[in-house]
Amino acid sequence: MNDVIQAVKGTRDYYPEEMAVRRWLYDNIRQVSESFGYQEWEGPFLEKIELYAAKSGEEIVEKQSYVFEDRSGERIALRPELTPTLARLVAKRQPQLVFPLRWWSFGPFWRYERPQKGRGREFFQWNIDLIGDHSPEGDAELAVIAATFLQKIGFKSDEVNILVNNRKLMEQKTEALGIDAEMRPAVYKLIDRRDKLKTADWENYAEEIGLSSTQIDSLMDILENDQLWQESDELRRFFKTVEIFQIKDYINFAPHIIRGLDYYTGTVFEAWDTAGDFRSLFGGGRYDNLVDDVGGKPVPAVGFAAGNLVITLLLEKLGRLPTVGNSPAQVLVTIFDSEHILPSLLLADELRQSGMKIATYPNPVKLAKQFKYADRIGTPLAIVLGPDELASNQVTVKDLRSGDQHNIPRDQFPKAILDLLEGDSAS
RNA sequence: GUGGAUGUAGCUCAACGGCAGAGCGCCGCACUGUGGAUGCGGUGGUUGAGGGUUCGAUUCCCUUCAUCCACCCCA
Repeated sequence: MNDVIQAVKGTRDYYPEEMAVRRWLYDNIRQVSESFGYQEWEGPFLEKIELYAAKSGEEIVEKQSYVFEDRSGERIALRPELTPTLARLVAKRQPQLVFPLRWWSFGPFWRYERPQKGRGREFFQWNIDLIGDHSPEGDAELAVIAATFLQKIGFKSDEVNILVNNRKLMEQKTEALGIDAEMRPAVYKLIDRRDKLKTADWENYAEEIGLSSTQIDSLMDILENDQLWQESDELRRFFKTVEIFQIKDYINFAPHIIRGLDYYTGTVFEAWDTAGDFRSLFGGGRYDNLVDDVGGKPVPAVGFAAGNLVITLLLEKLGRLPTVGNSPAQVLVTIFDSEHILPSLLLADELRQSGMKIATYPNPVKLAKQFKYADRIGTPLAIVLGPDELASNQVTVKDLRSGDQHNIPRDQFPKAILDLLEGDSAS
């Protein structure tokens, strides 16, 4: 075991069981996205470093991206996020695209960080964006999509929560406290930590930033006011819209949600597990300067990104991982002995013509071993085609779940087999 | 980048500084044309790696690597 070469730090191996879960997530993502009229797209995994340098902060690009020089000396990054790529694609064909665009994507991303719970260096992310619309109803659409997805994969509204706020509202409120624009990033960071720090620590932090004690008190009041959204025209329209949807319980106002980085311009939201065991399941919001930095005309947009790792961890903790114990095959055709290999392979191929998933045992070992293999991989049926069967033009079919065994004449194929399989799945 | 915890069989874990073990798994047999149950037998290891202390190290010390957790950061 020592000489097995180790996987790259922070990567995850998807053995068939894990791959089945990822695939299941992808299927749900696709269904939800498409049900709202969104189209799948994909960009390259490699981008020029400038694409990120234009928008993202320097530290992010320098310290948390995989960057390398290609053979021509060009500096290339493994994409750490999708939004700059989205901006690039939109800018490139801006005049001919039909807005609003509804686009979604699911693919791999890389960030050079220290791995820990729910965070790796390679992960998969669902990105979904509504581009070219600036309405609060558009914001609501994205939150509703997110909630629909959470419900679809089995989370209840008391287990996960989409917390919503609005940056313009917070800008107003902090301005009214006499906090000027250049202090705002630090204050937003402070707001973001309201429920991550103990009150005393939070107050100390606030003082360090340079807030007066009256400012701190007022800010704390603001962050405890769950009716604050009433003061925002955008949020009133947002919640009025959300209200009509059946998943409305998943979506709530939360004044401390502000999001890490600067490019959000309006509504922002994050999804959390209510027990607080994990980091956020996803985050997003409105960013009305998309395309700006890559050389196009500004386009309003709203979207979010959801990683696969935290969602999978939470599903696991709640015991909701899908039961994807399906066998790779529905039938194992055994091979009686070295004289009877070809008839078995021929039978298997016949059965495949009717759409069944058929595996054959690769070589004529003892039947007991082949049956054990069938059992281990979970095929419902095993077929034996030996000298007796060939002589009587029959096939022996064993149902591995009931243990029943049938002799089926060849002319009843493949219907008899299909009937057996359907009978099983119905019961 | 900072701090903490943990590395023993394929997996989950034991072993006051004194012969490295158990359960599960795997293989075989009972059952040479039939899996799952049962019984019996067997396979299993450079104790992450390197060094030190000691008569003797899985155990104590140092270094290193890996994993996990927290901080930082979260596009």
